[in-house]
Amino acid sequence: MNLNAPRGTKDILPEEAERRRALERTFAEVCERYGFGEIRVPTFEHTELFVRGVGDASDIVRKEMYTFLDKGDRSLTLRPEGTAGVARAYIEQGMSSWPAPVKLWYNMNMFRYEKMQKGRYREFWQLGCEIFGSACPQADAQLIGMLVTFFDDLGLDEVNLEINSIGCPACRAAYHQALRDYYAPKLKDMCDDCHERFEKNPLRMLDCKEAYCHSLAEEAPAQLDYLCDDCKEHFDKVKSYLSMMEIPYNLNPRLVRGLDYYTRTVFEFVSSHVGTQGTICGGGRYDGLIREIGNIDVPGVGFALGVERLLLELDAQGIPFGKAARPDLYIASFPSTAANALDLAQSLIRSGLKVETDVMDRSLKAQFKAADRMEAHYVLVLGDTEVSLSRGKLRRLSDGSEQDVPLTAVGTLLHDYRKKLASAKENDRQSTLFKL
RNA sequence: GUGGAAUUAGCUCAGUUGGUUAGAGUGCCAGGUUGUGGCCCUGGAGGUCAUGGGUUCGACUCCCAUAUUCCACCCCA
Repeated sequence: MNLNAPRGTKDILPEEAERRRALERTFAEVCERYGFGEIRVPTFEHTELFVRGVGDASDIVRKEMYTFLDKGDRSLTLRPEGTAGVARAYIEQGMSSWPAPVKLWYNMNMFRYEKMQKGRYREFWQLGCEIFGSACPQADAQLIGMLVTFFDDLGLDEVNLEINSIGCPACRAAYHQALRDYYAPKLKDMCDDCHERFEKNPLRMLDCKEAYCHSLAEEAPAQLDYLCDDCKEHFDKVKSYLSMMEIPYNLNPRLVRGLDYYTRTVFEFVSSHVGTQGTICGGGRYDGLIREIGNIDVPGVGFALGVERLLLELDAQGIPFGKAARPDLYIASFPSTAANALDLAQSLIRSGLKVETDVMDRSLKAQFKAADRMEAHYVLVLGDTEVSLSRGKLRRLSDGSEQDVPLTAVGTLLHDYRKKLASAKENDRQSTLFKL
């Protein structure tokens, strides 16, 4: 029997799970501050939704979907991204009649059949946001501002924002024509993929990596020169709002998106640490998506963050994040007092403390080692004497100091110690803020 | 999907041109005070050498297939 997890999937063990939870908590909290509500949609949808929504020209739909027939012969697909499902829910649940704009966030796993690489998995998680109902550039800019806040709250640095506008269907048609005019005479020397791109989506020829094709991109007409007046105005406003919020960005005319639904603003946050899969976050506007899958015109803009890539980036930058709390107390006992230890731990834990105790009849020495390893703040040795006197020595592991206390006072004492540590930490935080 | 590299103890890795019983560090467990952690010392557990075939008197070592991972391309988060 093959005991490996399937290619591209992995087990998430307590240490990483802890980090993920902290990350997700921070994200949820930032979303809340910006007025977003959480949405959860099904793990699989009708295949048709992704074909129409993501686009049948995209690589995701053409070769990366986990599609299967269920027992009722329905073609279903594990979601390869979040926006199509959320848009479907928006339509199905009649959110167009909610007060606009509708602002949603999600935390969902995605599935794509891709060849494995660092930061690229077959099951991976995305944190994302969508704003439905606003065609205004403020919405684009606020989403980006929100990401900057999120990265800031994480303590993350050195991720660069790249933006571009890929226009609307009207100006894109003009641009595609300009690209075809430019490439047509040179096409015979270009690679096979580019021949296909020439027909289906000449935009993609711009980031071909073949030496010759790549060299041609330099001189190719730029999308930005072909934006219609409305798109140009929209993009100019996005840029000016970013400047006003003092959010630095690189204008990248080569930036295109792999999903067909994007229009106008597209952006990425890119890391230099994660390797080739350096895009931590990608997003943009998708004014045509809702019309494509529903029958109403609703503009939208959103982004998706790769959780695994974010974790890699946090590691690379050495940012301590989401470590499990240290136990307030370790109760060491002997076989004759194990039940008393269990009972004391039970009531202290119920009072809100984190308390560990031995459940293996181990030697006192081994129990101390365990307490030390898990970095418990205090150890209480509970032997026959302590039980009969209802008093014990509370030993602080950091300096070995001991104090003799009634067992009934231990809870209060530890709660006080906890408060003291918390306020010291808060003072610390305040003083660093003050320095800045 | 194309090309390349790797896989030996829980983890990080040695392992000679194919030759007895496959090693180290670290981690884990125990002992070194019969009621006290960190340092140190001693001992122990833990490996079907990724899996399945093949070559050979003999394979961790050579060959093939499969699985998984990594790198480049591709793609994207």
